[in-house]
Amino acid sequence: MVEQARQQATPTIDDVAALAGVSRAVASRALSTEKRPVSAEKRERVLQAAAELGYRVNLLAQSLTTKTVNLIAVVVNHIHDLSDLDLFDRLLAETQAIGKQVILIRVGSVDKVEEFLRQGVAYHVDAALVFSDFADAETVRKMFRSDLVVMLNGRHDRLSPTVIPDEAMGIHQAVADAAQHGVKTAALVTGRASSLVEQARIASYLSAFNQHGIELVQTVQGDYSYQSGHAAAPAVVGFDCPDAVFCTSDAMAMGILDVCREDFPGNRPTRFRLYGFDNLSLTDFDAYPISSIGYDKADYVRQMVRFLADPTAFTPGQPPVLIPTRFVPRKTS
Amino acid sequence: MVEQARQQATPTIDDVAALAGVSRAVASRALSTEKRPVSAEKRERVLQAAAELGYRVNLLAQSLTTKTVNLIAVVVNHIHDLSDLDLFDRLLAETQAIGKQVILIRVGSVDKVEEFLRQGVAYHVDAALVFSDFADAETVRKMFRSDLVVMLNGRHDRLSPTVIPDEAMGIHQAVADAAQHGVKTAALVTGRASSLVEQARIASYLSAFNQHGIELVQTVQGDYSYQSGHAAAPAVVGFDCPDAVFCTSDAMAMGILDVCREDFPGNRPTRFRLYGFDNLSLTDFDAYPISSIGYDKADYVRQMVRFLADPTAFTPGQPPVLIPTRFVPRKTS
DNA sequence: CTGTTAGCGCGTTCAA
DNA sequence: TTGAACGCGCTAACAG
Repeated sequence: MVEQARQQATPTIDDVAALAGVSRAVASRALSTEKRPVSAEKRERVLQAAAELGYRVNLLAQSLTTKTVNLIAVVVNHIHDLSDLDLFDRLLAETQAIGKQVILIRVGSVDKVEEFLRQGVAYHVDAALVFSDFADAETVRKMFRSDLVVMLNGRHDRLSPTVIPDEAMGIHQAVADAAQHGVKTAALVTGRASSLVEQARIASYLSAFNQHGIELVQTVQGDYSYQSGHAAAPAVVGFDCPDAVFCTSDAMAMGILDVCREDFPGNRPTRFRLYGFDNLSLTDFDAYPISSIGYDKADYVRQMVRFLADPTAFTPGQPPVLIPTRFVPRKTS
Repeated sequence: MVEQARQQATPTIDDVAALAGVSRAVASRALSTEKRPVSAEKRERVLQAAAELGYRVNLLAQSLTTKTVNLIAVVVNHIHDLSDLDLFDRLLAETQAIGKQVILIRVGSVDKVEEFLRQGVAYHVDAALVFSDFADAETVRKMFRSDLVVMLNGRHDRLSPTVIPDEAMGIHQAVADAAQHGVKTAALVTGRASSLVEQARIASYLSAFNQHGIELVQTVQGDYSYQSGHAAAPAVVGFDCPDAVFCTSDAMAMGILDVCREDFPGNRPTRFRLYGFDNLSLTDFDAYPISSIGYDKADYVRQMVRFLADPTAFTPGQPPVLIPTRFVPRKTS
């Protein structure tokens, strides 16, 4: 009766060992993926017993002794930006390819970070990937009890590795393209200025404008969204239309394009040239042939996953890994 | 020295108890969110000690005894469909709101399911939400050692709860709209027919066509993507253009719209009317004002999370929870 | 190569 | 209200 009850519940390694007629340790070794000394005959018996019982190792219990859970925390603000689609699917695939699973943590707001910290609503994961700009490296290390936090939000310190797109490259290429086409004046449509990444992006545009003798005649702040681009359009290209409009996201450029579609007959610019940022796959859609700035997402993901796969790949103080960006001309420029 | 070493490592509840000068049991109770008998004075000391040490409970170790990890597995094929964006962010937020975190598992292919099953690359989670159509209810229950698997792919059985959009409703509304506008002939652009959800969707269209005396003159199979809509367009509206084209995804409708944009001057249909499915937020963009069929995503998510929050909400054999869908007219119809 | 034993960090008896 | 002791499922270390 008691035995029956045990069978009903999820079988443990003890059950397997008992059925195979060996000790628990032998069963453990036989079941291990690594090569451990077990006689071929007993290994066979154990595997047989495990299959019979439908045994599945309890990774949580296992992690208690091995000190590694094969769990990666991915911290994001949210995932409703169009650019997220191109990224997270790859990230998931690559992470799983090295035998780890992803806990996706949505932070949403600064308050949420502090709440998570306070309540300890965070697992002791092996590593964390931080996209959200609401947390700095030290906070995240504390939050997850892990020294391996890859910062993708610009808020890294010398103790944490980071991978960042070298946006200056692509931005300079884009601005050079504009200059080559005779652009003299430009407007800039930005995202939230509180983000370090965004600040650096803006600085790159300013530097490039300066270098090519382009005058920045207007700056409008949006929030990366289509709607904010839509809303900004009248102010940007209304009264005194600049030769070119640069947006720090493709979605904002899409909003502007939709408001000014009559300025792009056959998708060719007349009044002004339009440049986006992100190189969304959406810009391959006929309706939004927006010249953009992009980088190899696969490479980006591969670099950060490399840190997860091999923690020794990072040594404190190491400079950021840079991913080259490039200008991708389409019809709007 | 040994003590120092312990301090350096992540502190355990034993360290807290020692510092507070109480037993581990008392520390455990004082730290518990639930009301447990502890003298006010000792509780204070424990909390103080915990703060001092920066103690954070190890949720994984905790789960070993409590048998609940507050971890939910979300199983998907992949996340690069546009419709995913509208869904997963909500799902994350709602799941976290009930104090649980999400492990996002990307299956990618049928082979992958079997590999996961074989290798046991899955934690003993509290529950699973299955969107991927590569797995059935029993497989998933086995995979996660959990009886609580909410099936969203149509492959549920009487032991697992399910929430499904009542697509027939919206489809009939859309077809009725077409009939009202004098549509006599229609083409249908579908997704992968191997999906149960898709099969039901197609059946609903056929039934609605029949009911309204609309003749189905052509069926083309796509894969839900923009590209497949783009590719299908010539065949669908080329030689013998039907009065209306119904697509089982908005993305495919977008592809067709882009090929046939000259047929929609001012976004108004001339040669044929166009209907999508999903009610993507993208259809609010000016360039893609596609009449669609949608449902309240917030409600959808709320219903499935309800099963997670309260496992007793489901009793075996209970019928699926239905989410009403409705026709959302835009300019293309 | 094998079996015994001692933890991993925690919650929960149960007797005091 | 307290604390000692036990067990959760597993692996590592050790002795055989």
